[in-house]
Amino acid sequence: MSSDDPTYDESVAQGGFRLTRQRREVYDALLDVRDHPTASEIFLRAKHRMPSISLATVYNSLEALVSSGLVKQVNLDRAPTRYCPNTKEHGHFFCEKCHEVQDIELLPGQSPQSFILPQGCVVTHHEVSLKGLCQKCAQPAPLLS
Amino acid sequence: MSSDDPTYDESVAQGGFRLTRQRREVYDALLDVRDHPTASEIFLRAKHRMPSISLATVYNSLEALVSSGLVKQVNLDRAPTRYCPNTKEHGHFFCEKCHEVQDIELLPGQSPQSFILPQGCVVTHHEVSLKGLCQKCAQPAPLLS
DNA sequence: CTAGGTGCAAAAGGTTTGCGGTTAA
DNA sequence: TTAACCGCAAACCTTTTGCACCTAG
Repeated sequence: MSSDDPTYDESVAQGGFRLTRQRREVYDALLDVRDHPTASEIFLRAKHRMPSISLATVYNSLEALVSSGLVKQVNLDRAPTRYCPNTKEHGHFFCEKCHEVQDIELLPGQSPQSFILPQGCVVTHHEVSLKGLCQKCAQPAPLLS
Repeated sequence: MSSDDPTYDESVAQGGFRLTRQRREVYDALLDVRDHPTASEIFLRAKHRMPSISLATVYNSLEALVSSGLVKQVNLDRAPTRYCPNTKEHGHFFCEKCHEVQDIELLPGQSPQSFILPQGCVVTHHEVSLKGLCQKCAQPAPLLS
């Protein structure tokens, strides 16, 4: 996915909050490598380009980005929250061996509702998380022949 | 659901770990009110019947119950982990207003896979969480006529 | 006898907050 | 000018851990 993918249009960032240097660095770190980093990982990457940035500011910036809708939080169990700049509806796959996190896309035209919802309730968000082994980790040992 | 529902058969508890007084109190607290309590809430309920029990023991007991398969952990965002004695495959619905948590059942014969999985990966667990307003909270103000 | 459980207190670890100083609109 | 933001350090809160004692098998 290229960074000019409309899904990731940075101009959205103008809507509602100040796009400061710190927030840009945090967002750039997130767009740079799409590996669902944690706040600490983002902190290290941003610090590389802007040594004065603080961890608290990274948290604050992430919160601003999340509430502006540019970034989504991804939680699995009690592990540190990870962040994702893919704002399209999607799920996540967690590899239990290498701990890689991948986005998984919805089948076209489908909504992930195979559940019986109690009458009258209103759904505003849903999250689907799968755990297992990713392609690499599920593969048998490489053939040496 | 009655407590003699086979899904909740306590005899399963015999398999693999000691069913001590503390673990029984923790499990009973969980079966008693099916409201997905947190560890602290379970601690308070268990303490009521067994004042000497400690929070650390509640955590230890929950861990034992989880790894024996009798109890499942339920996480949403960074909120404290909640615990659920429903061992059937199901999802969770979180009310954003009253914070009630409800189990949601799968539609019969369906699996919750409307996602495109990367080739070759193996799925061992999946979790579906919905957020929104429950029946009560979604209802308009009560009619007074 | 001894492996596993318990309770206590302290530590860990991610995240949030308070506050004085700074900056962008 | 001033509301919003930054960086720092301390606080918070859930969860885990170390350890001495206890107990079931």
